[in-house]
Amino acid sequence: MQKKNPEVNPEKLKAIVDAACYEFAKKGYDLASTNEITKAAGISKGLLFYYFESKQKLYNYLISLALKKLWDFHNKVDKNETDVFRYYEKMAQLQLELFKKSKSLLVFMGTIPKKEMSLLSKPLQDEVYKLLFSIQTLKDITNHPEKINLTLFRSDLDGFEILLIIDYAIKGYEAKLTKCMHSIDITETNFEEVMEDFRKFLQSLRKVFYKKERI
Amino acid sequence: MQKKNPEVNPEKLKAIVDAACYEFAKKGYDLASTNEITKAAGISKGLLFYYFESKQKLYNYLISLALKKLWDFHNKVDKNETDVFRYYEKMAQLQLELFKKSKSLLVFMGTIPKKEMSLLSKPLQDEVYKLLFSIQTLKDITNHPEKINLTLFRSDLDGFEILLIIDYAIKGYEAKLTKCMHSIDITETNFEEVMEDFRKFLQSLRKVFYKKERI
DNA sequence: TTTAAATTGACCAATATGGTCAAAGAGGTG
DNA sequence: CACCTCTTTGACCATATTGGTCAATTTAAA
Repeated sequence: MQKKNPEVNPEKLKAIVDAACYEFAKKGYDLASTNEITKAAGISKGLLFYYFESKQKLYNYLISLALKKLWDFHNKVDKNETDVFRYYEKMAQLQLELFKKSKSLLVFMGTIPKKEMSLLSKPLQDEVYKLLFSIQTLKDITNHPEKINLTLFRSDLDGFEILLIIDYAIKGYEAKLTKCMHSIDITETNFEEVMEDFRKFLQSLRKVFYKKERI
Repeated sequence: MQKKNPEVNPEKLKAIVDAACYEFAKKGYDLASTNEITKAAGISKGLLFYYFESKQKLYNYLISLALKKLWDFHNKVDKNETDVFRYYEKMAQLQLELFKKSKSLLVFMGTIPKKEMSLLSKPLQDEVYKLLFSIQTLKDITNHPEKINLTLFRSDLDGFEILLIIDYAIKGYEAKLTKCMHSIDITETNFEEVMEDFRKFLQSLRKVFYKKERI
């Protein structure tokens, strides 16, 4: 008599979100096909439009979900860490967790700034810009070198110069890793492996750039 | 009475090639629209199919063009340079020249390995794989460290470890640059600027990693 | 003017689009 | 069982786009 099922089936919703993220990321808003989304999600056409009344509403929903995840990430970053390498290690840990929990949304979000910005309402556009800029700033320590303890570096080298090199090196490492993670499927088990490898890389950087006695 | 024009108008051909490269790169083979290509190239639908009898033939033509450019690039690389930084500098010079001359083809080629491989004939697939692998190997000195003179590095550090860091750093620099070059339009004038910036970066790496007396 | 090649765009059948809706399914209550 | 409400389906719609064709026009040298 009264409604007993909770409006939406969370598993089907998840399936739709995942499928939609990949479809939008792959083809952009206009070319993304709701038929393909329903097929990939394993649900019927009708259900998609029962959950989301239009393609645009679905898109907006994905945006709001992604923004939430990214703000969470943003707020978890430890802004007081002064050791470059520990800063990057914590950052990597957060990013991996985010990737593990919300891979599809990350993939989706990665495509927003390039195109499709015009589909969003002006205030939403502003929020996206603000958030992405804010995260990018956090990820790039060369934007706030004063927060980093440069006295730990070998005294025969220029601290800021080293900071730049470290930042580029880590970006390069990240780029390689990202490429790898998109091709190979990441299982639960090899997440810790990835972190361990990264820690080794950081250790190697430490050995090269920190004062000898710090090792 | 007899044919006087050389079959195809080279400017229109160029326009088609450029437009097709971007369209295929953006949407992949299936979703790429010949209508969009002709519109972007500023020619009529009929002409496209007068030059290339089908979408597939056009695609194959782009592949063969791209392969040619990349083999040229591959063959120009100086495989005997033993100074890491000079190696990377020469490499960057070649890449910039290639980018300047064949930007659209590069963008197109960058999308091939991810998808669409199945559209190519088996031997063509093999060639693409071989070429891309070969170029990737050339671009990554950590694959052939024996070609590099490690004695130039500071003697208190492990040569191969430094090589890895340098390679990552340069990849990071490249990633940033690539992102920048896709958003901003590159004019003839700022090409030399880009090279000059990169040289400064290499100089900074030299200062950090080479023996003091080498500066 | 003639002639042959280059170029156009209206046109085609076929397919795919976002979205609808009547009907079937599911599962709790009496 | 019947009854009810909510969830789910997929055939169906008008519309737009697809790759490709071709008769007609433009171009320009002979």
